[in-house]
Amino acid sequence: MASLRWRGQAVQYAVRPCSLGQVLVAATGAGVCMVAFDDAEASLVAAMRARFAGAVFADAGDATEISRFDAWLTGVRHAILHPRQVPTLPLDLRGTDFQRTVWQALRGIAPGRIASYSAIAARIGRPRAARAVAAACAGNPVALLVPCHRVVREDGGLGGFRWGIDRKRILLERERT
DNA sequence: CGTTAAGCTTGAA
DNA sequence: TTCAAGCTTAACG
Repeated sequence: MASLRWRGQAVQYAVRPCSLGQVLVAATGAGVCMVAFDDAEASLVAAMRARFAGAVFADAGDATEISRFDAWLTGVRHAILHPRQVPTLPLDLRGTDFQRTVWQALRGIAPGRIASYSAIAARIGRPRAARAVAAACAGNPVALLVPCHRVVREDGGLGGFRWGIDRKRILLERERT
């Protein structure tokens, strides 16, 4: 399904070191389609290739001219240190209706604020879908830009974070105040 | 408090 | 289409 969804799509990407390890930013001509963290560049690229199976990849590091992509990359890198000032970049998100609804709802959480999985579930009109909301968060392709790190457990726990719970903790820490 | 079951979506079989 | 599993939670012992 996803393989067909991205087949033939041109995806430009770049991996850069950052305060959270390595960050990968990928985008199509329509907008950013992935922002992920990990310790190793290789695993980030592998994850990208798996998610966008069938796409045609191009390492932005090979580009010679200043592009719109570079601006997006810069915006993301800046947001890592200043998660309260996440830039509004064009996004190219593809997922199920449910996922897109959840991701949209997440973008409604103000910087510095947090919401529980059940609160998001309620907000989208599915009060009992807390766990499904968590699954949608886990499927969020763009860290930061869709602030899934602002979603925590009802009982005060941090919940999980696809790219490492430590990074979630750090991001929330940086947003506080 | 540790367990358990209800609840909803998703990806794989 | 069936099924197990997940960034949950409310209920129970």
